[in-house]
Amino acid sequence: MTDYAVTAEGRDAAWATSLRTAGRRVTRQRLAVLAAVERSPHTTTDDVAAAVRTQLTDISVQSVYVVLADLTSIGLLRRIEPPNSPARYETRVNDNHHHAVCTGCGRIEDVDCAVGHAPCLTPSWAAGTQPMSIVIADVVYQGLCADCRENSNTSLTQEIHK
Amino acid sequence: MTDYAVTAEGRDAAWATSLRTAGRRVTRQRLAVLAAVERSPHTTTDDVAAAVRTQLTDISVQSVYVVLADLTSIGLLRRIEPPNSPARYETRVNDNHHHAVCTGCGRIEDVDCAVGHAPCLTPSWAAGTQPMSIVIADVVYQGLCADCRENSNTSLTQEIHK
DNA sequence: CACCTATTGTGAGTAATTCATAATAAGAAA
DNA sequence: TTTCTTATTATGAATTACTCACAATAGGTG
Repeated sequence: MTDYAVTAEGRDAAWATSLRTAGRRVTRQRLAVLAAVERSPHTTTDDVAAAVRTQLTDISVQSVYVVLADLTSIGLLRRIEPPNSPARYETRVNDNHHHAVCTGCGRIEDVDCAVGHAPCLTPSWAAGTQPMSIVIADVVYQGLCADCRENSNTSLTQEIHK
Repeated sequence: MTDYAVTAEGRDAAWATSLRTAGRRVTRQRLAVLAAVERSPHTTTDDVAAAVRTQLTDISVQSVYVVLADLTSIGLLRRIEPPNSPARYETRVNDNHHHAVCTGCGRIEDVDCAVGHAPCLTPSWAAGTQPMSIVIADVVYQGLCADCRENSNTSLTQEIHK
């Protein structure tokens, strides 16, 4: 709860507390996955597995899938699904930020909510539809980053990132 | 261009014109796919294939994939990728509308842009990041529709739709 | 009508993810 | 500290969503 998680040990302790609060056991795998996602945000499952294997050499990709899904379900991770990309994860949760994806190179950057909290959660409904009670508003911006814009100017037209 | 597409023949003629304008041949498969998506918006590839097969009994799912991708690339269809769901398609293009997904039943509804056109395309960038030139802003709202809200009140806690 | 080539059909292949079940280990209890 | 219970992880197979290569077909131009 308090923000004493400046050292690696402090982060681990904070995560352990969060895990126990959510009724989860504290395992090396979970802590390693959390640390890997914290180190490099917007990483894919494969990237996380590779990073975790530097510490826990035998962890399987399937276990990473299970851990990522579980940590997401208890709110310690946030899962994003960019277009034309496998799912990605980040430790920055509960702050209503969004993402920009470069259609040239696939780079993903965080974007704060452009219009504040409220408008994002109050869509205008078409006539005749039953309003839903909105919990999340995910905004995915797509465009060209500075590097790719420069490259496309000098050479060819932009390609869709795969 | 003009909006004379009120009858099935009129729609077909309008689509044929759009296809030719995009340098594409007019085929029964393409028209059938467009008609299927028009009839039921937000359908998956499998649903489209099933609908098309009522007319063109021998069309393969792979061909539907190819046709959907191609029609999307020339702007006749819009592809959306809701969380925890295969890609879906709709004929409503070029109007900057967004989508709301019910986490209970998976239902998808159209939502007009809450804050007008401009703010959606002007995210606020974090300090130190190179701004991208934004082309698209896709907003996906998640929440509970009226039906699911009622069910979750009377019985159990909400489940994630799969 | 014939030809050229875009489009479709067919089958195999791949990436991302899930499932079933056995082995392991976290944490409570003794 | 040790034991016990069961959540968690490991392993391997299976599934879903989608793509690719290439042969067959059919628009549409001349």
